[in-house]
Amino acid sequence: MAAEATRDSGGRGGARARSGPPDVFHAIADPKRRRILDLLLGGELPVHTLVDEFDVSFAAISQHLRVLREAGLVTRRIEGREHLYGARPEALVEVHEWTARHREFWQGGLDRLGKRLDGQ
Amino acid sequence: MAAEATRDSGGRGGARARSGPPDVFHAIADPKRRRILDLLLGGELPVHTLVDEFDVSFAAISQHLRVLREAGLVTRRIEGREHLYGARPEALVEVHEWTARHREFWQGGLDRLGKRLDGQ
DNA sequence: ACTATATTAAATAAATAACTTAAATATAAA
DNA sequence: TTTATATTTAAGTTATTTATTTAATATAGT
Repeated sequence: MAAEATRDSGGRGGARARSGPPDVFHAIADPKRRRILDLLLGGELPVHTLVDEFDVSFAAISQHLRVLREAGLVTRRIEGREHLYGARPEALVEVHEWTARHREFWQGGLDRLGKRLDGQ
Repeated sequence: MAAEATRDSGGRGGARARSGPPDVFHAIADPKRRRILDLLLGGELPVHTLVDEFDVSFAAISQHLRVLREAGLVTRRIEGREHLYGARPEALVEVHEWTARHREFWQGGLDRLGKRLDGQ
């Protein structure tokens, strides 16, 4: 049985639809977003402070913050005309658990990995 | 000083260029690629075995494997006409270290996070 | 009320990502 | 050598992503 896709959905190609469940892995895939999270570990910050850190437009950061918020990685608290964002690292549990499972294979039980005992 | 970007590159829009350094975070952002890594934890596997697990074409899996290989997340060993791929979880150190740093903020020192002591 | 500040939202553009099919490469089997 | 198997690579398609502008919204200050 040729494994060539036999999906009857007609349409071909296109990136998978990303709608619905918040995708934490996707959210932290972008280096700018990771740096935003790093900065927020120090405490809540208004958007304009974050913008100063990245040579991109205000709107661009705002959109990154939206992705992070939809993924549950940041909180927003509106105070006056400032929107204060804060880190919500609990949302990284999913990532942490996944990497932890893989981590077992390079710290300790290297047997199942074959003879790759030398680093790098 | 309006923080609106003042880059002289004229052109507007466009995603950042992704070329050069192997991006582990990007590689594991895709659920299919994560599942491939999960499967490879059990030991080396030929491509056709992986293809059977995902309702997509052979070529699609091959391309995912290329991304994983460029990120250093898998090894390839050609044996006869089969290409055997194996997990290389050491490459996840970068991810593990990043999440570990953030993890400190939801396990233990919650003080700096404000008064968000309740779960969720 | 009027104006400046802070941030989001909508419209648009270009690069990227995830597929597909078809063609290219390499080894095993007849 | 001819044919089938196993994978990669190339080319084409479409949706998503990232970012820019411009417009809309809301609060603060005068």
